[in-house]
Amino acid sequence: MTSRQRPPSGGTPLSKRERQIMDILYRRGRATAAEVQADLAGASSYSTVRTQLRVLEEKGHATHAEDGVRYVYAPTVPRHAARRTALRHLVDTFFEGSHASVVTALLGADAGRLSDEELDRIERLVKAARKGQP
Amino acid sequence: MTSRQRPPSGGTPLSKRERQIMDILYRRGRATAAEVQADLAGASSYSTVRTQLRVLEEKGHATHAEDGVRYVYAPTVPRHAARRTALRHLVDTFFEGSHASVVTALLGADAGRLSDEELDRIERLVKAARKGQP
DNA sequence: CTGGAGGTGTTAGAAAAATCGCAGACTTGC
DNA sequence: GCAAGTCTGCGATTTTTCTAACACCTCCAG
Repeated sequence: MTSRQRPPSGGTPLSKRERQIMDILYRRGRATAAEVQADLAGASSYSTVRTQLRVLEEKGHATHAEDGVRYVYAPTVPRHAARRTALRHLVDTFFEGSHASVVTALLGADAGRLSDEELDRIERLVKAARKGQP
Repeated sequence: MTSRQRPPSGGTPLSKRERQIMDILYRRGRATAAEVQADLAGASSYSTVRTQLRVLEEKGHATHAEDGVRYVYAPTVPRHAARRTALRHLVDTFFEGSHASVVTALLGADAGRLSDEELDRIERLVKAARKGQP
């Protein structure tokens, strides 16, 4: 029985490198040690990266699947869940809990990046939200 | 001359406790050691918290102003700047760079928290964005 | 003036994190 | 079958972070 495997719910703060690596895993969905190393900013040795991936797995933040010879790592907490947590944290920390402020920042910052299609989608969502809460 | 004062631009990852404390500073705007200690989850001694604030200042992440006898700490990077960086990071890591996806998540998650007023504001922003980029 | 309450600076040891090297196993091409 | 290349496992070392005790300063009440 692997009692080491503890779901990292809330109370397990990651160290800085660990967080960097988890971010990479979330960005890519899944990655090999070599890919993680490539993406990692402050270059570390391959050995180091592998060790840290192993530690992350031990702590329950990541899992590996064997793809032929090599290990492919992926986050244990699914993206949509992690994303929700991260978003909530950001909103609370920097936007005083106001969702609208975040939207403002997103639209204001570089509106150029939003396509008409995306704007349509947002508009539809706003209307839906309004109906849901008259 | 305090050459220790280095602006924490990009290349200075914070340790987990440091990040927790910075989050508190951003959430409150500014705070005394006692306030930080109060907000800190894993209770540490007052002494410890003070030391860490001093370290954060040494690293250039925070500054203190003297309010009478005591020190009041605040982040050096202004909130609006830090917020922008954090937001961009979140968007890139969890939302594949799509601003619209974030808005979707925000509106979808709990639309109930958005007042009509806020929805109006968002709608106006959408329209503005559309005009800016025909 | 004197004592206490509440702040800060400094320093040193414990604990955790990060880094890397080396050995062994397993494919792949010749 | 053999050599080269690649990958994992594990241990040891160095660096950073965390923690808290102790000394000193300043203000205010009595």
